[in-house]
Amino acid sequence: MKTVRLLKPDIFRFEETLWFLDRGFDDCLYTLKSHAVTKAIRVQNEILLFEVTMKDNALLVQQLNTCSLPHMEQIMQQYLLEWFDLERDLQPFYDKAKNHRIVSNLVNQFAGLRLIMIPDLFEALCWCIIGQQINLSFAHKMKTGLVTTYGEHVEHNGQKHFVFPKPSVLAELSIDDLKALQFSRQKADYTINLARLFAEGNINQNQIRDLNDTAKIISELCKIRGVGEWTANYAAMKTFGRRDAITFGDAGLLNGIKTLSQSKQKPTRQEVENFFTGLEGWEAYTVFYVWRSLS
DNA sequence: CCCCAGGGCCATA
DNA sequence: TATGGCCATGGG
Repeated sequence: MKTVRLLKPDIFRFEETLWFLDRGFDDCLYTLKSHAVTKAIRVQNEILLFEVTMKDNALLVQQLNTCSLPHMEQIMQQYLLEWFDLERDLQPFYDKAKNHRIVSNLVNQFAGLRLIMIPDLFEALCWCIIGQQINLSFAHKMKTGLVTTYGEHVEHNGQKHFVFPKPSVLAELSIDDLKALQFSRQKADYTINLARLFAEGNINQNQIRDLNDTAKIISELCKIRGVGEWTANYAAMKTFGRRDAITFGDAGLLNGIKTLSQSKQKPTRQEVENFFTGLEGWEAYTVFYVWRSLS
C-alpha cells in the first residue's frame, strides 16, 4: 500500500473541505469520518480506494486496497490536486474580494475553503441532469440509486465504496430502467442519450478542456440535449475549473444573494451580474462561497 | 392544499 | 424571441 504526502497550500483549510463534503447530504461517492474522507476512483479497469487525512500541515493520502497497476502515488497525488483544487493561487481572489461589500465577509468567514471538483465530466453532467429542478436531498437519493445499481464497488472493512457508473453501462439502459429509480421520463432520456454520446466517443472531455475558453466550453456543452446554461456553467466550474463560470439561474445562488443582500426577493439576472462586479476572474469561487453561506 | 427545489425542452403565437 | 406547460418527488 502506498502513501503520499502533499504539502498544503498556504490558503487551505481541510476542515472547510470536510464541512462542505458533509453539508447534511448523504453522498454515495465518498465516506466521511471525523477527520478523514475515503474515496474510490476508477483507474483504467481497476478501482483504487484511498483515505485522506491532515497530518503535520500536510495532506496524507493512504491507499487502502491492493491494486495491480503501477504509479499509485502519482495517481493519488494527481487526483487530490484536482479534487480539492490545490494548485490554484487564491490570494488574488481574496485581494479582490476585500473590496466587495458582501463577498469580503464570506472570504473572512470561510477562509481556506477551496472548490471541490468533479474531475469526471460524465459524472458532473449526470449529476446536473439529476439535480435539475428538484431539491438536493432528493437529488442525492436519486444519485445513490443510480450509483448503487449500476456502479462498481470495492469492499473495505465490510463497507462498499462505489464509483460512478461507466457511460457504456448507462448507454444500454431503457427509460423504464431509470424510471424505476425515480427518474422522470425526461431525465432518463437525457441521461441515456448523454451516456451514448460518451460511450461512442462523440464527447471527449480532453477535447472540450482544450478549447481553453469558458464561452466556447459552455457553447459546446449546451449542444447536448438536457444541458442548458446552468448545467454547462456548473461543469465548466466543477470539472474544468473555469474561474469565470457563473451558474446563472441557480436556485442556491439566487437565494444566497437574496439572503446576503437582505433583499425581499430573488435577484434579477442583471442584479446577479452586478453582484459579481469587481470579482472578475473569480466568479466561480464566488458562487462556491455563496453556496457555502447557505447553511 | 399550496409553492419551491443548485433547469431545460418543446409547443405555441 | 418570448412565454407557459410539463416533468416527478419531497419538504415546508
